[in-house]
Amino acid sequence: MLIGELAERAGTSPRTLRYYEEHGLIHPSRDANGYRQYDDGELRVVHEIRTLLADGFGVDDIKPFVACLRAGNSAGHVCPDSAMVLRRRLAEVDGYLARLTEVQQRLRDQLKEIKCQMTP
DNA sequence: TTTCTTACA
DNA sequence: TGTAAGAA
Repeated sequence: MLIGELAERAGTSPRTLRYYEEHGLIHPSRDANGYRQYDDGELRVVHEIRTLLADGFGVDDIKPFVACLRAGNSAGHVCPDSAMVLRRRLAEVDGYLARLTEVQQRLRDQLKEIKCQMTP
């Protein structure tokens, strides 16, 4: 299929698909006219890329997932390389969450303090 | 009409 | 990532 069809089926834009290609995430073949040609399997790959991107993974972190999927696995996260990236990302998210919790507590304390002053 | 590349207020 | 321009 051509880039337009894949983009539509994957819920993205041709621009985004070309961006993934620039970063080595996908490598479509070319027709005689130079048009990119994608096989049906790329739809799953693109979906994998999109969800990973949405989860905050960087383009480089996504590569092992794509490779895992291309290797014939049912999911991109079942390979060792993917697991490694997964752990790192989880640690990152845990860190963000911890920091957010601190901010949340501080804001609550400050608000509580203000309310006390407003109610003599 | 669709895609391609390149470039950008 | 969007959008624009000029070519195929």
